[in-house]
Amino acid sequence: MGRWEPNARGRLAQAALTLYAEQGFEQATTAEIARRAGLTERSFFRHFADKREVLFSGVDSMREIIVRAVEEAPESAAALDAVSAALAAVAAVIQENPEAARLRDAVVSANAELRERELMKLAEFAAVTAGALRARGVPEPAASLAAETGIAVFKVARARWMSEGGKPDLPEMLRESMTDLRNVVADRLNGAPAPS
Amino acid sequence: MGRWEPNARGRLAQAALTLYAEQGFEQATTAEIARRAGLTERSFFRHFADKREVLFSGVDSMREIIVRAVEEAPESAAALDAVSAALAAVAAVIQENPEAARLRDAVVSANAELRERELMKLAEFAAVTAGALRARGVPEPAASLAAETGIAVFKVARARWMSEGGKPDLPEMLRESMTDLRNVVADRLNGAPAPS
DNA sequence: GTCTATAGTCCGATAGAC
DNA sequence: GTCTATCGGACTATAGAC
Repeated sequence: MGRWEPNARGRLAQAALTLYAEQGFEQATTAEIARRAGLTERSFFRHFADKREVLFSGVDSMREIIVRAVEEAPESAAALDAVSAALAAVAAVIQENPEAARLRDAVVSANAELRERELMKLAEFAAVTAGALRARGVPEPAASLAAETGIAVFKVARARWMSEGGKPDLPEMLRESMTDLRNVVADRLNGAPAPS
Repeated sequence: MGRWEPNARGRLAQAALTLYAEQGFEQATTAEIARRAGLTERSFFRHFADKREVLFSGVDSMREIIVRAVEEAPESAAALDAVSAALAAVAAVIQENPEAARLRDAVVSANAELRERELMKLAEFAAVTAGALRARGVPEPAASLAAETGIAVFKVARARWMSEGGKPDLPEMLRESMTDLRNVVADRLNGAPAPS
């Protein structure tokens, strides 16, 4: 048994989410978050680079999930199909705890600085995905275009999932949105079937 | 003649870009920017909400350009073609001063906070574009998907434009990247022509 | 663990433009 | 008088330095 309560990082993340939800991101102070987690303010910044990052600590584990999904996609899969597999893997993780996703989304959506950080994380996902595609032999600029397009679909699908109350679930919403995207790019606006 | 030198905003923006380029974004202080512009630090924050925003003041005029381009696209144009028109209009403005774009890009690329802000601006462009598409009668989620896809293409095209030294020019690079995107989505990875 | 620099806010005062 | 842009100073919280 150590001198400290275990999982300081997790306690900080939980305290921060709660306080941001209760008081708003700007009103909540790092000192109060640390206090609620039984730590000093200094310790907060040892675990998280800044006040925003504490809401995105779970996000980092997504990188490996993305890379693995792209790697494990069938060799015959086209670039965008490998991207779809990565999105599906991420969506499955989020779908495991829809309540948490909803609370976190409400907090992030309410604050511009947090929305900025979220966009940064998504951009990093795109970079990771593009790298994994290149490792599969997808050339540039196709790799980056497929990856960025995947993020575009993810953003739209998640927004729909949130605004429509969680039904259908996120993996399904992603599949639908990817189909919608293919139709939009093929100039079939309202989801008409592809010509045979 | 007023009590003050005219164009305080422009002087602040110029001083900030210069100082950020010379010293790096973090090293430069708002007090020094203001001093160089012949103003006080307090006045800096009257013109710009924060230290980052001063680099993005020119960006706001792009909104109108985007909306007008989408409005003026032929009625027969598909959603993604209207988006292409908007991207072309923005690219034309940027291409007017490639040196400024390059300097600004170097400063922004060198700093994570500035990259975040840039992503936020691009996300706002996507929202504006989606709104203009809905005004044309494009339904959701097609409008948002087309708009976000346009941003994806823009990001990739601009990165290529920068990394390849400005040739071909940005409008041309955007056209190429949009074609590449269509091929990626149609699973024609290496730019093979569309089947007749 | 303490100290400090800097970003960013709040309130009030001032001075010209209209 | 009203509006707007400036300045001055005090203040807090973040974040980094020591």
